[in-house]
Order: sequence, then C-alpha cells, then structure tokens
Amino acid sequence: MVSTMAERLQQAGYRLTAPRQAVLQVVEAEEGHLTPAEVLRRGQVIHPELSRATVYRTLEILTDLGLLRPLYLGERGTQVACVANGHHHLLCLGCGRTIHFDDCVIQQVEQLIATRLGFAIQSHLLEFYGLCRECRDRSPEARQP
Amino acid sequence: MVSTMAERLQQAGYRLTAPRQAVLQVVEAEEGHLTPAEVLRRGQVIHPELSRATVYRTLEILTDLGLLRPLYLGERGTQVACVANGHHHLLCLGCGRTIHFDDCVIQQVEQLIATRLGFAIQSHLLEFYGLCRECRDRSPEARQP
DNA sequence: CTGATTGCAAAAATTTTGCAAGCCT
DNA sequence: AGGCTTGCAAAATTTTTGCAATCAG
Repeated sequence: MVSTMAERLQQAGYRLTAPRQAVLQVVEAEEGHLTPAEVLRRGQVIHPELSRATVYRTLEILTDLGLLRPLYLGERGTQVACVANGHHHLLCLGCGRTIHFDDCVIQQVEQLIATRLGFAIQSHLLEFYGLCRECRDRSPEARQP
Repeated sequence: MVSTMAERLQQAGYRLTAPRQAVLQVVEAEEGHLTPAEVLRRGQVIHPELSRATVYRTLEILTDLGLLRPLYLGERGTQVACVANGHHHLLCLGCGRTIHFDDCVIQQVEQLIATRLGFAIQSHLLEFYGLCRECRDRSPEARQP
C-alpha cells in the first residue's frame, strides 16, 4: 500500500526518493513520537545511506505540509509526531508519561472554528497536561524525579 | 499584583528570585509566543544581569509545572507559550501565521477525558493546522514562500 | 545560616548549509 | 536531459553544565 504521506508529498510536487520513503515509513509506523536521531537510526535500517541532513530536510517538508508536528515532551530534545489524522495525548506532569487517545471529540470545535474564522482546518494537535491516575494518587502535586 | 505563576513556583518549593521574576513577567506579558532568546532580551530590560542559562533553567521549571509549553511554529527555533489557562491557536500552513482564539470549547472534552482515564487535567494546548482565509482563497494548496 | 540559585564561559548537542555527485521524472 | 535531492562534513545555533559567589527564606 502506498502511504498517504507519500501521496501528499508527490501532490505537493516533491519527488518520492528512497531516502524520503525511508523517513516516511519510519514516521508512519510510529504511533507515538520520535526524535530526529531516532528517525535517522530507524531510517538507516531501511535505507542505510540515509543521512541526518536528509532526515531534517524531510521532517521539515512534512511539517510544512502539516503532516507532522514537532513536540517537546519533557525528555531532552525535540520529537515529532504524525498529526495527519489529528493527534491527541495527555502529558503527565508527574511522571512525564504520555497517554494517547483517539477520540475525536474535536470535530465539533473544528467545525465551529472553521466557520467563524474562515480557516480551512486540515488537522490538529491536542495536548492535555495534568497528572495521571497514579501520580495523582501518589501525592498531590508531587513530582516523580 | 503578585502573579499566579510566581505563586505556583513558590508553592512548588522554588525560591522567588529576581531573575525568575523577570522571566515570569516577560512570559506572562506575552499573549503569544517567545523564543528563549527573546525572553532573555526582554528579561534583561527588567533585570540586566539575567543570564541565558537562567532563562533556560526557568523555562524548564515552568514547563515542568505545566505553566508553559515549548512549541514549534514554523519559524526557526523553539518558542514557548503560556498555557496556564489553556492555549489555543490556528497555524496557517500557507503563510505560517498563527491566530489565537480564547474560546474554551474544550472543557467538555476535558471533563470526558478526565473521567474516563482518571487524569487530573490542569491545562491544555490545542493547535489546528490548515489554511487561513487568505491563503485558502489565494489558491488551493499553494504555499506562500 | 544553609542550601538553592545565579552568571559566566566552556562544552555538548542539535540543526543547518554549501557543494559536487546522483537520481527521479 | 534537467533540476530536484542527497550525503558529507563543516559551520552555525541552541542548550546544557561545572563551579564559585550570592541570595532567599
């Protein structure tokens, strides 16, 4: 199956090269988040000569197209998440864990915004910050080192 | 008025120093987003000896506390946004402009998630990606360089 | 007092770029 | 064939750290 991301890339006029396909494959396979370094590592399994520069260049293109989103999730450094179909997660301020959920209760909001501001919405990222059940129970406001 | 962020900082056991207050003041005064470099620049207007290291250290604390959120908005580099009371914006994939909105149609969703997953939500970030009215009208899928 | 916090400057890590060679269309 | 892409390695940026001096509580 030809990935949707690949199609979008071509539609936008970019060439579909082996290095890019490797990056796409890695990014699409990951439900969660990846650092550029990790994308490189995994991408090189698929296409060994893949270079760091190409990873960055491809991630930038995908971000520009709104398919990817750079994030910070507490750990050191940047990570990217695929937001092509919307992306939602909870970020626990206690343990730093991220919990994904797929419910798209956002569509109504999306509709509202689109109409009111004349914005053609393609995707979105919704993050909630708080404490997960365990951290909440452990002790109010406590942070796990 | 003593800022809420300052209170939160102290509640969490951090000392309220002049350099930190400068950073808080800068961050709270800005509705939108700021790069660490800009926070430093503005902070030094308030507290001239403020150092870059302290800016980073303070931004990290605020992020850990869930008061701030590092973001990427297309331009080069990271920016931070105050998410203490929730933060919502639209990011135009065409011109890169960000458009803020304050409607909090998210509370219902928040409630739902909180109940279902036992997550104690403190704040959130909601980003929509798409094309603003002008970019949409200009030409479908076209990107302004 | 006492330990948290700071500024400095150096060190580390992350990103970006110039360019010739190579590949997609 | 023509021009977008790539890898490499260097350059530019951004972020982090060690440490002695200082400051908040």
